[in-house]
Amino acid sequence: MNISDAAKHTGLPAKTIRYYEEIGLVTPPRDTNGYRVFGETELHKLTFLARARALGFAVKDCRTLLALYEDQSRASADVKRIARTHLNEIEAKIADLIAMRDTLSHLVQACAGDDRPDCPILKGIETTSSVKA
Amino acid sequence: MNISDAAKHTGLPAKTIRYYEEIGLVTPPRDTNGYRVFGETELHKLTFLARARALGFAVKDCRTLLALYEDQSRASADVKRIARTHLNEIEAKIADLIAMRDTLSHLVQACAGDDRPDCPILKGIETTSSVKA
DNA sequence: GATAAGGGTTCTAGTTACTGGAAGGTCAAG
DNA sequence: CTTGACCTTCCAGTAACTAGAACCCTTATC
Repeated sequence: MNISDAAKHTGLPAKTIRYYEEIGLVTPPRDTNGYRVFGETELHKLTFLARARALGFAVKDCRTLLALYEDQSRASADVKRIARTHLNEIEAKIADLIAMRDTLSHLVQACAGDDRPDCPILKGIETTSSVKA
Repeated sequence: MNISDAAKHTGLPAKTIRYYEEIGLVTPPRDTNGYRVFGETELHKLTFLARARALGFAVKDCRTLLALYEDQSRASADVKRIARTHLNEIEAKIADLIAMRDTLSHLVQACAGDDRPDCPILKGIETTSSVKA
């Protein structure tokens, strides 16, 4: 299977797959013509990567998770620790974004949005005290 | 006022202030010794920038907002449009993150997290269908 | 006057995770 | 034999800083 088919199967752009090879996440063998050849193993890895990334894991974490995924003697605690840490980061981001959204939606609602210069949004930005932790 | 005092007043790191000058967001004059001098105007701009950034606006948007902020003949509609677009992006990000959180928290809960290799998280990543839009 | 601490300055390079584009080799069809 | 769709590599750019090196300025102290 060539790279564009692997892309179709995994949902990852071909560029991204090449990039993943470059940083050592996958290592597809090459055909005599130099083309990358993707078999079951590499496809599984790529799919795993695509899904882990979709869950928001950093590439660095994906590398670790992939190693654990392939390590039959892993401890599930190792996986769980990474996942929980990531989960906490997600929660924190959500909280940040919700604070932003609340502040901003109030400002937007207060703004007439016409051709006059008076603007509660700009005034709000001037005076908003810390939104972020 | 020198840069470190400006940093204290605005909450921005000095490095960031220099960066903002480099990209033309502020233009503090220089003292005879070459030091940047921050007066009222630049301080206001920096504070405005810090708060707009804290609300999650991209630097590009901050540039526009700052121009509108300084333009006494602006139309509030212009500001509102930018803010609403940004608000939509925030909402979308929140939705994405919540989907991730939900999936991930289920997986984490299902994982024993002990020294055995059996791991619902890895299994989940293997089989999770699209989390992201 | 020498020196040391604590400012300030510039410049380069690194970060994250790709993405776009150019230049050029390969392959199957007509 | 040419055309078009693949594939390859390599270089540069993105966002918004951040780290660090090398060096200048100021002030205080000895």
